[in-house]
Amino acid sequence: MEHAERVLVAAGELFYRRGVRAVGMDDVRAASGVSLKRLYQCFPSKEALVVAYLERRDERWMSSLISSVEERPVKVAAVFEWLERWFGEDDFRGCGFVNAYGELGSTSEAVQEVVRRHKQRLRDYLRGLAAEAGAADPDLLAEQLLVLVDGATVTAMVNPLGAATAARAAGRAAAAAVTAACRE
Amino acid sequence: MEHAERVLVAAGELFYRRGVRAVGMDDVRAASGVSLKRLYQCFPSKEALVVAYLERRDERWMSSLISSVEERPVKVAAVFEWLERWFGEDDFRGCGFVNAYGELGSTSEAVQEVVRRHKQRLRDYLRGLAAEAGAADPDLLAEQLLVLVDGATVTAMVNPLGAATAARAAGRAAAAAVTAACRE
DNA sequence: TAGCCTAGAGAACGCTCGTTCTCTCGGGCA
DNA sequence: TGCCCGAGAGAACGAGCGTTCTCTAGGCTA
Repeated sequence: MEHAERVLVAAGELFYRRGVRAVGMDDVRAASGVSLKRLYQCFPSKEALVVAYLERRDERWMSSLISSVEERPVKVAAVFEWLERWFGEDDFRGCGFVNAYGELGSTSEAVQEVVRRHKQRLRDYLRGLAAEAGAADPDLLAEQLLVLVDGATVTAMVNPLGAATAARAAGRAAAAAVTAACRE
Repeated sequence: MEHAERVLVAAGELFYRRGVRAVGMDDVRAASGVSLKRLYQCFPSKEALVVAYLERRDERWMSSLISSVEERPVKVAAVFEWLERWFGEDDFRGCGFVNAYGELGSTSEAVQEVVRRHKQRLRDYLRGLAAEAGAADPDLLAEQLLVLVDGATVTAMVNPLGAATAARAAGRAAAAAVTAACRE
């Protein structure tokens, strides 16, 4: 495995689990087995590493969602079933992008930008599902689904015991929104 | 004004605007005009100050929401109209609680706890509105409204240009959820 | 075999910041 | 008037951490 890849795997685990600021470059070095010197050759600063981490997470998170949803007949419902499974994972700690935004958004334009891009990609994907479901206004339904996904994730993070409840409530709200969107 | 109150006013502004970690105790001292020694007499640690900030913010935020909603006839809709106005304020920077959770949740139990309490208070209030609206299952509708409020806030934070769109989309999703909840 | 280049380990540096300490000054009381 | 107490200003301290530097060892080439 490439050095950069090893670093990204280790950093992805650490940053998501413990938060970006709580993880030092030396922790990344120890977990990846890549020396500091080489680490800084691959990523010239911690900010660059964080941006790369978020981009990798975007790709993997979206792929997991999409591959899970695309094999189901009722795709909008499948989104929230996937969410519920995600919320139930042991290391679930909320949305890595929202957390990173809260930690670094005030100090790093680059982080802001990559988070925005991720949410836009998710919005675009949901817009496809909305159109497929027959919404009269797919942009509106996509925005509603995005709000429900992000809201359920925040609620699940703050209150892990109610995570499944939040996912199911969001799923039912999504169904109601789809119904309303198709009736227009 | 009491020293503690002066500190809380200054800290509230700074912590919300720039994030908790980006604001040092010396910034709070400078903004409040209260000496460091007295500051530490009022709040024995930065964590204690952060908790007090969040508790004060909870009280004021909920009061603002409630007083605005209670004078309207259709209260659920009023929640999202209030959100849209909030999102449009100059210094809007997302949900102070979610941001604090992202910044400090991994290191401070106390912060986690106060954020959880705030969301529970909001859920309780929304449950009252859900029951009043005639929902067959007010807990479910309350959870859905909570998810919509938090989701719209996150979306508005990440993409300020689309903040009003997010608030209105959430409001329409809420209306659909109310309709569905009353039809059961 | 001798010299050079690279890479890794980890020490070092500089900065930020939470927290505490010290020094000085002013005001109230005997 | 002289003393004591408290309060404020700000220096100081120590820890954490991003980033860079140094030293050493090992392998490759002539």
